[in-house]
Amino acid sequence: MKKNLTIASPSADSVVDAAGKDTSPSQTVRAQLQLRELVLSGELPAGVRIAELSIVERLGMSRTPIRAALVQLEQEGLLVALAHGGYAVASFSEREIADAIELRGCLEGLLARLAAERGAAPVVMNEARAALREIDELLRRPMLTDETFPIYVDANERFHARLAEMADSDVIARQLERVNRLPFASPSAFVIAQSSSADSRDMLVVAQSQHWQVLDAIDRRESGRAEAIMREHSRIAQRNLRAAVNDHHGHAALEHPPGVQLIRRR
Amino acid sequence: MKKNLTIASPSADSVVDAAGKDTSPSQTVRAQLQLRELVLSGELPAGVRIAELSIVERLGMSRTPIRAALVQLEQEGLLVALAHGGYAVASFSEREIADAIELRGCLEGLLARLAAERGAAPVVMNEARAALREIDELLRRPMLTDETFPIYVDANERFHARLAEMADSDVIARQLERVNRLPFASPSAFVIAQSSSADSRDMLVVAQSQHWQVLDAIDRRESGRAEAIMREHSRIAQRNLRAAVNDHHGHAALEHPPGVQLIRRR
DNA sequence: TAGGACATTGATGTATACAAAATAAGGCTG
DNA sequence: CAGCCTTATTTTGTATACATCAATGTCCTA
Repeated sequence: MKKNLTIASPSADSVVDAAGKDTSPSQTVRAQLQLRELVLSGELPAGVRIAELSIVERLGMSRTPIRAALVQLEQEGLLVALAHGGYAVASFSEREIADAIELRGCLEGLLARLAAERGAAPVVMNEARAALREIDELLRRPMLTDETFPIYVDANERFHARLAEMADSDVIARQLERVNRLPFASPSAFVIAQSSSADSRDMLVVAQSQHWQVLDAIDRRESGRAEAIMREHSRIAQRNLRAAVNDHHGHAALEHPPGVQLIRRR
Repeated sequence: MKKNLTIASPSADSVVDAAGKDTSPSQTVRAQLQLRELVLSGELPAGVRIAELSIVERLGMSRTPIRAALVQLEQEGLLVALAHGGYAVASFSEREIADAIELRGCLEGLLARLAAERGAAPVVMNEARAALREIDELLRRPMLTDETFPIYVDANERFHARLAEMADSDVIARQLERVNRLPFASPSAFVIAQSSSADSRDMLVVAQSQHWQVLDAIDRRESGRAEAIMREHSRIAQRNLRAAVNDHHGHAALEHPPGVQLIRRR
């Protein structure tokens, strides 16, 4: 019987963190990341049972870490537990996605309000401003290209992450993270879908205005205003959702954001 | 080597559901419930590592279902993952609990608003009204006793559960459930702590008024009002939290709601 | 005596063997 | 020929053995 099966699978999994040292994630973490990728990329069809063994041979590890990953993804809402054991990929109606976005707006609004009431740490505020200045820079050009778009997405996510820090509330920030892990609910989910759209830049300009305004509101301790802005901010995503779904249903071969096939068409 | 260790532990675990048939939950489910109980009852000290083997011998099952339960409770926020593997019982500052309550208010407010905007199913509305009439009945008496209090708690939780159904949004309801699982965040968590207080009945009268008002608002499709009421409603819990913490710090032998020892004293 | 290196112990992470249950298939009977 | 019961196979649930990593304690040396 062969031992030492712990040797890493040939696929390049070793991760190098910011400090440069090689932090090789545990099998469980790898399983979680790769399985999530498998779900979002649509390789696993929604609704049908996921055979553990098929994942085992696909990811090249034992059942134990894979089961752990299944449990976690079920908790995240990406999988649904089946009646007599096992899991299936979840699918979402257009309204469920809209609800998830509304939920994010609600939570970000709460965080913005608390930040305004409690006062945000200057360091975090500056990091947020730095992210916004990057976006300002990008928006100076008449249109965003395939190279500049990833930069926008990155800066946008950094801004939203800092905003979540400002209220200094781990409990709420944690919940927001959960919501953001739902497909389509995260801040820049539908930005991608709209990248090719003609007036996509205008949408980003509006969003960016709200970004600056909410920082201003937090600075001035105008908590009600801060909350209202973030709520309204999420409604841009609502608009993009509708546009993306229509595009998706129309011409099939459009550039998809990860996870479109999880949308349950009526 | 002895096989068939699957035989259930002597502790009475078999559950009979509403239909009357004996649904014996899986080891994993049992592990989750019992471990949660162990955490909330304070048998496991907060902050120190939970040795898996100690749980194994306590619950009389193998490591596998226990590890699954640990993963789930970590996701719930009751446990924290330690740096180099393993878990510890989480502890909460008074502010974290306050944040959790605020979060619940926010989510219940969102659900109430959506219910008002979309219209709630008449059946659910009637069930909610039925729960409120039970509370009305209880409040007719000058004071609540040890027998009537559990009835109040039950009716109160039923009302809140129905309210969560009214918006017909699984995504949001699910998130609210998660929050309610946090210690002290659930609707009737601090009602218990205040049961002996002299003006506890008055507090319940106020809460009950808000209960009826939110149903009225949903009925009239006044979504903004519905949301505002539920937000304010959660602030009764905030008040009770402060009172309970003071009581707890004062005389130690007071009647505790489950999980007081998870409050991190400064 | 103090500090460091090594060894030992005990923990978790991982793999796999085993058992039970559910599903699918096949045969039998009405 | 259809429906049901029985059987076989596949799949998940559970237990346990093994490996690896961290922490602690001891011994040796400067």
